[in-house]
Amino acid sequence: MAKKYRTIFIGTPEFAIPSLRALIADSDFEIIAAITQPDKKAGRKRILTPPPVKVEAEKNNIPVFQPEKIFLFLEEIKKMDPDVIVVAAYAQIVPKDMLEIPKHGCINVHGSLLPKYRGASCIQASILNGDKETGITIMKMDAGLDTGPIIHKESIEIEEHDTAGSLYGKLSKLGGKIIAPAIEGYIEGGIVPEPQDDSQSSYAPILKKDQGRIDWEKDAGYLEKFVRAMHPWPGAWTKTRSENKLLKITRVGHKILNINEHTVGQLFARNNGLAVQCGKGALEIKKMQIEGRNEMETDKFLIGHRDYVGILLK
RNA sequence: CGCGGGGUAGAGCAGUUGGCAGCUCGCCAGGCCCAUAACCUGGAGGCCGCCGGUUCAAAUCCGGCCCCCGCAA
Repeated sequence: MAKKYRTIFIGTPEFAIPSLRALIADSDFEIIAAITQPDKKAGRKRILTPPPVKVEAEKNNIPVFQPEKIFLFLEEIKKMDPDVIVVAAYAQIVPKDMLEIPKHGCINVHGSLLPKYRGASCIQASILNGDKETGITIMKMDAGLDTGPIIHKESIEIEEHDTAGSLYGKLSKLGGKIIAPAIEGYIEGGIVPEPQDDSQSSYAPILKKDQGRIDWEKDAGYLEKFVRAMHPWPGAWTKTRSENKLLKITRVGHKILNINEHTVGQLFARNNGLAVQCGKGALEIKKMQIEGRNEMETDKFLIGHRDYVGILLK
């Protein structure tokens, strides 16, 4: 019972793990190598940390390669003679020349319903835009960025309390569920990848730290989505005007308060906790984290920080 | 050796010229009130992160260690 497909898995973070596991568990796939980003210094002690895909691959005795630049690694890939390459959240641009190497091409697991939200921040974008659903797209890669023809799509509901973090988990699991059947359906089941409708496409560029900063002039409805979209990274953050302390807003009430009597960016007491005035409407803050402290619920926070009522954020 | 904040009652925080360990919330008991999450009275609850040092005396000063967090990546 020989495995059918010599497969190279390319990916880096936690998101890719369910897909990797699914392929390892599927007897049709022989994972001949895992390619991932080099170890990076991470955490407070700046400890060299291997990416999750490396850890998982080594656990399964799969050879791991961590080229600094994958476009300088194509010869080695060619020598491995893969039948198919699966890419999931690799965090490097895959060069066009690589697409031709495997017999059955390169297959990508993407965290949105393409052609919507091509790009790295697809999950955040779906929340920020207030979508009711999102999903996973399995596609055949082509030269563009997330522009390849679609093999299979599966959607899930975005719930009102979903954050980028919670969706990330759900979508990564969903990817693991559908990746193997999708590839098999493509290679031997006669699925013909369907070109994307470029007129419906949108682009969700990679987020930078600064983009988590809250603009209190925006209306409360937008900021409610913003907080969920930025959680847990880069986090929706702001600063106190007086002490210039970093304040992360980690959870806000889903209901928009029809209150406009305070200065924009001002904290005020509400239901034993705190709320903040936005450009239009106000938001109840459920949880937040001040620099140097643990995240806490605002009613608890207030017990030791009465003086925060009325202060301004910027 | 990357930079910085922090660990004190169940929770959130004050408290360093060393001198009886405090506040707010919660909890328990009682009271007030038509009633209450409001108000009043009383009460329980602490090895002040751990180890050692200095001192008549350490939450506080000195040395070492553990843990949490922000920046940075």
